[in-house]
Amino acid sequence: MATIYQVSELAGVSLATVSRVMNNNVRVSEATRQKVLQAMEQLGYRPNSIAQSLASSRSNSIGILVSELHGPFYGEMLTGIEAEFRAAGKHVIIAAGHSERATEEDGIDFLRSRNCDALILHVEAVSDQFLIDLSKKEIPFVLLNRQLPALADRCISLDNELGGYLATRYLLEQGHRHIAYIAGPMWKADARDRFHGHQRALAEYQLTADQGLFFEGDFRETGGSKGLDALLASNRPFSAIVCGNDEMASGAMTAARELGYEVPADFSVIGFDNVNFAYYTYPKLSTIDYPVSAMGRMAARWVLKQVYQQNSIEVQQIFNPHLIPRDSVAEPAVS
Amino acid sequence: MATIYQVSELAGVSLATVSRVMNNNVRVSEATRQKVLQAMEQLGYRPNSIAQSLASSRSNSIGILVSELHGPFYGEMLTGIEAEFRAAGKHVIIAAGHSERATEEDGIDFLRSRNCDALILHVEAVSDQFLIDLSKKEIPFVLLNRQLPALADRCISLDNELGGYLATRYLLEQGHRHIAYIAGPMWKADARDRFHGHQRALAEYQLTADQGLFFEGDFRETGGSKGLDALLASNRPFSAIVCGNDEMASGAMTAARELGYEVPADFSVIGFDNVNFAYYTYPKLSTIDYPVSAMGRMAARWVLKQVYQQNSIEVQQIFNPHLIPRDSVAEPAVS
DNA sequence: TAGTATAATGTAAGCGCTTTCATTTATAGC
DNA sequence: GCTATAAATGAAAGCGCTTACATTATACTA
Repeated sequence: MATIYQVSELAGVSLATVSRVMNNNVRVSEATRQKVLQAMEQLGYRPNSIAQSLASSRSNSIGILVSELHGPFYGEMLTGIEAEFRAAGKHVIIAAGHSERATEEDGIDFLRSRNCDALILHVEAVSDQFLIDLSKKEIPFVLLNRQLPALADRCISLDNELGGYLATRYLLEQGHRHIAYIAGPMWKADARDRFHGHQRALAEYQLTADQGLFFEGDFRETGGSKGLDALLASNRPFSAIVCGNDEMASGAMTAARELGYEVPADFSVIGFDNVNFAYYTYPKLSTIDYPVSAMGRMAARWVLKQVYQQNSIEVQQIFNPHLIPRDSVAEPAVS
Repeated sequence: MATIYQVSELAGVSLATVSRVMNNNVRVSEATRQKVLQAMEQLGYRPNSIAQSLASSRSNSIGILVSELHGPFYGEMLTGIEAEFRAAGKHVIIAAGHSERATEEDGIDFLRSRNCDALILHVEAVSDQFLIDLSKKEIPFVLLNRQLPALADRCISLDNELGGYLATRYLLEQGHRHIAYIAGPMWKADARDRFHGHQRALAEYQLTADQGLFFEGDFRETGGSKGLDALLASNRPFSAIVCGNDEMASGAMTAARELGYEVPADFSVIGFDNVNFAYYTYPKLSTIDYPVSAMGRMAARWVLKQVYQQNSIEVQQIFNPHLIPRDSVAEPAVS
């Protein structure tokens, strides 16, 4: 592999000059620039990014910590992030946190030790205090899907409360009055916020959430099926179920079908996230869209702006969910 | 940030000794090791991985190029890869190739410029010759899901032909004799291999593929729905459809339902890949399992073995698919 | 006890760049 | 044609580590 030194020799200039044409901001006369470029070409020279990083103390790499690498949600997120950085010539180092405190802290540590210029964090289990402490260290980071007042300027998140509100209001508008709720793990802020939105919508109709029609699931398919069982076992009437996410909605629908119920004829179901498979379920799942890819992109742009000084970039921090009506919600049967 | 120099000073030893305790293979007396460890602790020292890389010409990073970062398939793959490397203290740099030649070549270039120690490539559009040329360069790489005789020792792939065979044999065993086929893009080797397996199974029953019941799709949902339309338009009777992958199978099933057909009552459908959403379709999709996560892991282990000399690791290069019977295949209606 | 093998540690030369500062060369003003 | 100023280039000191080689301390042998 050719080094900068060989290029400089061949071009008959100094190392510094070669370096300058590489980082083409400094002024070099057009003639020498051409000489150097040609020498590079001739040698098939590729700069050694490690050496560049060491000398410039810029690694041009950004650490991404997400809960999982698979699953419909994170894939979209990563796609958005990668596309944005790739275009900017930065690269992305990825680690998984698996929604566990230790693993998440470990992942952050791992990424830090990799000399990332910045971090994009989608963490769920780590404490607020940990993040506040981290913010005092030298490494910049942005938080995805987490609202933290003390770090408001580095949060990019969805208005989950609004999403929860929209889902339930839609059901109410369709005429539903007995609405069950299968929540995500209530220790997660997004699960709580969605539920609060639900309550607000109910309140507008002078209703309150029925404790007997509430089930705390796990954001996974089994949570949905267990939730449905619990709801049915409660013996309280309901004509619709709001689910904390699409996975649980799918689980609930599958369980319902296996028990002989028809969605939406017997009861409506609405999900949250609009992950790709929501379209493949039967019936197609009505849900709340979570613009996760756009949010990933935005996190990347935050980094570009704050860390790499690309000041012209505009950053949007709060995103709004919106309703995607499909086939799993209908008006309640007149009973 | 503390440097190795400060550690050495505090511990009262030389740089070399500190470096030795970090790479704890060389012999250092237990006493000094403790002194150094303590100094590190006290200073909160973290080695600068960039400097380590430059000095050792090992970046401890592995470049991964996949077609997409989202989608059920790649997510699983990445999960397997990341888990394996993370445990080994290596990190993963990810890029997307989008199944286009230029983007794939570009991605490889990008990863190479990042000084990866090795590459894991899931490329579809790049030519065999390109890969053969690449293999002559200094950077080691392993190919996922691609069979290339000239580079056989660096291919980790699924026996797609066998998968295609299993799918069709299953249908035949159920009694189907008029079997349609919705293929992936036939320029892709896996799509072709699966179809060849299909033909082999048919041959065992003294049948041949009916050209009128063949449709070349795009491995995406729309390919499946278009395929179904085309099959129906051909006016040839069929009682089952083999689909090149699950996405197309889902598309075909959705289209069928919208046209008033029932799966599997009117005809059976079988997919390929066993992606996560195959479980969420209605009816649940019978399919061929593609152990993609395990294969991702194996690619990582190949690298660990070949590049990082972890010789005790065993590597399996060919994986076998197997049948996952669910609800979308039944015996043909007696007509 | 000297002599030798071996273990422990130190010295210093890089790895391939960036960047500050000094120097040389070109441009302009009079 | 000479000086003042700006533009282009070069010299060299790191960036924070690893590692070959040299040196010193320790253990063992006869």
